[in-house]
Amino acid sequence: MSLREDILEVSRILLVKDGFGKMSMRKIAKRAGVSATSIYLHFQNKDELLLALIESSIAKLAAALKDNLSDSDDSITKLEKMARSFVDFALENPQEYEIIYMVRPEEMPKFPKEKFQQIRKIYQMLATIIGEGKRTGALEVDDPLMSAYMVWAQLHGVASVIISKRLDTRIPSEEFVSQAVDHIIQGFITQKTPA
Amino acid sequence: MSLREDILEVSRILLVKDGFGKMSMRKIAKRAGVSATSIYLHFQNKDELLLALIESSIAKLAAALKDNLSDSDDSITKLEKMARSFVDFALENPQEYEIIYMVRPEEMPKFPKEKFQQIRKIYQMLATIIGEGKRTGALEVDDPLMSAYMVWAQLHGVASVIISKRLDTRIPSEEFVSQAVDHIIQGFITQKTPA
Amino acid sequence: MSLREDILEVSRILLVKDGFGKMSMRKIAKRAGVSATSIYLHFQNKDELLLALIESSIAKLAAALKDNLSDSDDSITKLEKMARSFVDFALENPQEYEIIYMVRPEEMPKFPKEKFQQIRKIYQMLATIIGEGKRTGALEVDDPLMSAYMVWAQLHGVASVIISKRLDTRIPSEEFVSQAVDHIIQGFITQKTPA
Amino acid sequence: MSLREDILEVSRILLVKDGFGKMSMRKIAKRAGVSATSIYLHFQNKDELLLALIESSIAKLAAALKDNLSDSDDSITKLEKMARSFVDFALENPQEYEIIYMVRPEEMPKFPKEKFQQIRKIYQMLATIIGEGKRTGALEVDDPLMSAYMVWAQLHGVASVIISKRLDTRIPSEEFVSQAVDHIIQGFITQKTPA
DNA sequence: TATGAATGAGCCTTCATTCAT
DNA sequence: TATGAATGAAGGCTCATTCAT
Repeated sequence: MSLREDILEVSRILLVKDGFGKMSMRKIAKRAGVSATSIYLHFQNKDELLLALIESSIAKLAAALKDNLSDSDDSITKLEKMARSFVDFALENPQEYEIIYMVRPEEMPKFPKEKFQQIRKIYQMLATIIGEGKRTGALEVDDPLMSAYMVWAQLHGVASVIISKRLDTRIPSEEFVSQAVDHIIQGFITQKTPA
Repeated sequence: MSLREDILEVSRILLVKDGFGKMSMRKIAKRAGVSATSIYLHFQNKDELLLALIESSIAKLAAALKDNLSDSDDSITKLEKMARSFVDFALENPQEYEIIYMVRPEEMPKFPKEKFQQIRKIYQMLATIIGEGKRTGALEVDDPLMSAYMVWAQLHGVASVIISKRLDTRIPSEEFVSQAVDHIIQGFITQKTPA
Repeated sequence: MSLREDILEVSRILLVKDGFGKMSMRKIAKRAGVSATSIYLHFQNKDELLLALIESSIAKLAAALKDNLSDSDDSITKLEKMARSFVDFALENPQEYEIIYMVRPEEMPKFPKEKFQQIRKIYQMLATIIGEGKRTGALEVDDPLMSAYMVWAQLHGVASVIISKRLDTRIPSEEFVSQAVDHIIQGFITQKTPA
Repeated sequence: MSLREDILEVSRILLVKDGFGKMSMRKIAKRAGVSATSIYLHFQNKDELLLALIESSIAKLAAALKDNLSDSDDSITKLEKMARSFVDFALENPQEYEIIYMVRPEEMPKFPKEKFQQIRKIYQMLATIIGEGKRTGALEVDDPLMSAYMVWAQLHGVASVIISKRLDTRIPSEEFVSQAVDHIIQGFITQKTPA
């Protein structure tokens, strides 16, 4: 594996462990077993390193979501799969997930907005699926884009609460996730009138 | 207005702006128009200052939630009011909200856990209300505590997304909040079987 | 007891515990249970406080030495008593002793030399006694002043080694002191020619 | 000459001048003509710098003592040489000597005791020589270890008094040292019975 | 591609001291 | 006689970054 990858990997860990402000080039270098100077051969400066980190995390998340989709699925299945994939990704890759959502746009004005907002493509995917469901009548929504954001916001809340260890210890997190995801999706499914 | 309050206010702003690691005593002092030393006349050290910040934010949130409750309300109304109050508080006091929920526990390991988790009382309030609704049959839930956390997690997602400015600019946030809160609560209300 | 005395007492302890450089007015104030400002009502500044400390320690040592002397004693007895008193004082009042000898003249050029060197009177006392012994033939010395300094230097070495805990733990310090003091004094007593 | 050596040299001077507590990294840096940060490239922190200082001083003293010894000398000569070397070292290298003996153990509690007490080997050397003299009958001592410490304590007193400039200005220090060292050693030499 | 040496800026904190009360 | 509030200076130390090699 290239040194560049090593640095990114170590940075990921330290960013999540120490937080944005305290992640230090020196510590990264030490952990990666190289001199601090060497990092600058691969990244212009700390901001660039962070940017690379965020980009790679976003790419990984996008890939995970796409991988679990199958064109043959109907809209509801697609939506369920995507919701589940999203939360699963968050819980299985908490570092990447935090990197994406922990750092807020206005915190780092140096970052090119267009790169940072690449994440929006994900919500578009969601909106597209919901739009499909609306057309076929499977989903009962008004504005697909708004619904997409609603789904995402609620999923994000569920994932965040677990990742940041704010869930009561008496609650089994797996059960919590299952119920919550079901609940979120169900709200958009057309109520079948009982015969 | 006392210097102590001034310092707290400035700190609140800087904590949210710069994050935990980069909020500096010197910057706080400069903004408050006093010497850095003076801060130490009111707070033992940086950690104590932060603790005071968090405690006051939690107290403010708890007060806001309680204020909007009326004993005469039925369970559903109580739940709706509380949900709405929660999101409103977050949007009207984004700094306080961020201090409570966006400063990650790992970033401040020295904090006495019991104080930090005082926030859990809020979820208990929620659980109590939901428990009431379950007893009267108004709400269809299994475990009130888990449901309380589900409600909260989703509300938190909605609030977070707006506060951190991740909502698509094409979506009007008020409408978004209304729909989302309704949607979240509705999921727990007993489905009336059509006659 | 007056506050002035309280402050001096606390200072003595802290001076010896923390060393000259780290003894702080604030710590003194806190330990004495007064505000830091109050110290300045009794002492102009830190240097003055230190000076008072040294003066009182010197006075205490001088008193201890004089107390144990009796005019009726012969020179040798006087010398022995004084030597013994000196070491005993050092071991029983290590704080005062350290205060006197730990702080070297050139370390604190602000101190009025004449006050600081008041301690020299003690060596004069010693020299006088030795001079007496020389006159009566009891002591075999060349220059009483030099001998006085020799006696004192060696006693000081013995005391210092014990106070600074540099004596090997296998050596019982009482026995060590006894033998050393004897040895030092004996060297000045006229050798009796065997008949 | 390496920067490391420069720093050590400057530190030695400042340690002796200002004492442990007031010797500051910044002052050292300024005197050495480098930035304060640079010191940390050569020493982990202030304690490590001090440790290096002490270790080098002890090594220098040990070397000086060994250098002046010759295996062919008899016990008394060895003892005399060693005593003389000890005082000479102290007077010729007052900084190193002070670093070893005037920085009190309590002032630096973090130091690994085993390193700090390496100095004890020196007293062992002394004890070994005295033990030899006891076996051959040249020296009249009871416990060689205790005698070694007595010799050392007294030599230390003599050296200390001169280094800390407490000797009366009327006394020529060379003569003082000569007489004192003679006196100290003589006390241990077997008294020859006059014919 | 890699690094050791170097640095200015900044960090949190403690200090001795002053001033108004 | 006593104090709380305030401060400039200094403390040890870490940081991101540069430069010569």
